[in-house]
Amino acid sequence: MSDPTESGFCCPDHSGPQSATRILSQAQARAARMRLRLTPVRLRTLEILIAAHGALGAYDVLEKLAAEGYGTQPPVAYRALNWLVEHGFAHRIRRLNAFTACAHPADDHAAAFFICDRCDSVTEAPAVAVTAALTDAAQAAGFAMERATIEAVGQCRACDGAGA
Amino acid sequence: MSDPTESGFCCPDHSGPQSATRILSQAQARAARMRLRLTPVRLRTLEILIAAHGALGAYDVLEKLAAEGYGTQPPVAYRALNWLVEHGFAHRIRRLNAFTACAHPADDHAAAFFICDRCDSVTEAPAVAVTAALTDAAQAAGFAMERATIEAVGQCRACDGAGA
DNA sequence: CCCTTGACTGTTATGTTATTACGTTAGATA
DNA sequence: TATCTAACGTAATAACATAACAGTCAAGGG
Ligand SMILES: [Zn+2]
Ligand SMILES: [Zn+2]
Ligand SMILES: [Zn+2]
Ligand SMILES: [Zn+2]
Repeated sequence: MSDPTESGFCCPDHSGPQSATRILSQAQARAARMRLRLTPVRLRTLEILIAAHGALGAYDVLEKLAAEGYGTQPPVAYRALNWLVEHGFAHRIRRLNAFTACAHPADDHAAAFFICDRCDSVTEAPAVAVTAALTDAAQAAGFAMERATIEAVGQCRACDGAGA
Repeated sequence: MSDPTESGFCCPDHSGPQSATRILSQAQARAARMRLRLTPVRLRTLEILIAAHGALGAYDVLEKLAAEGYGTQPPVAYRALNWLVEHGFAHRIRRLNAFTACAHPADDHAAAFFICDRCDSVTEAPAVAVTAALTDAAQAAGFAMERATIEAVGQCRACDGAGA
């Protein structure tokens, strides 16, 4: 009932196979445009993240990769995941020690993440205004900000009110 | 040269023994006011965090506690640290897997953290505006936000321009 | 006064997440 | 073809975190 992979309500951007295809093709277009090598392991890792909906731990990804004949050791997963994050195909969710596919790999963007503490769904949202406010705060503190992690915990639309 | 414990420039709020004392007495006042038991291990842990300036990992704290005759095993440090975080005496810095003393334990507050990637200093800043923007974004997404993690990486005032 | 209760501290053992180091492979370059 | 380099693979280990359980002690009711 509160499993986001079944409800389809976890987030508007990851709501079905149609969307998965869209994300993947945006990602491939981005890779081509930027001359980035989306190799088999990297591509497969990205597909796994997209299919997972919520965030996956590195060892979850590794397990799937290993089952498909890729390497069996942690660096295999961490290298692919870190590469995807560095190049804008995925995001790292620090509160969960996990990774999630970027919902909008077409363009560079500042994102915030909403993490449901009931169903563990993770929703990516544009965070232009939040980042602007944070940039102001940084300047006031004399800090040269480069990038930020913005994660919120609470209840997603599906779980709020439903569970209790 | 870029060691924040020596420069005194890492952040305006943690800039010396005077400030350490202020933070500690604010914390003790808070504990008294809220009837919270700031026991010896907890107090000592807080003092260690305050003295450290930047963020400390749980095992760094544990090492110091153990050297002073407290328990030697991870749960000793994690319990004290988690208690301090839960009750507003410290914050967890997820990007660093570390903990830092709250600079303003007198009042409840939304905070953002600026992490210097040169000297590893961590500065706590008020984040009312940032949190407001994030709350707006959450509402737009139909998400019932409870709390947030806001961490930025970049260069602190002391390191920016200095190093390179 | 004695017993129960619950918060706190401690230990052992284990689980989870992440990196270092190094050898091999395969495509690009000259 | 010889060389170079990014990518991939493995083994080993480091770093971070929790589960489960035992002993201590102060507060409160019989
Ligand atoms: Zn994204
Ligand atoms: Zn939910
Ligand atoms: Zn604080
Ligand atoms: Zn610095």
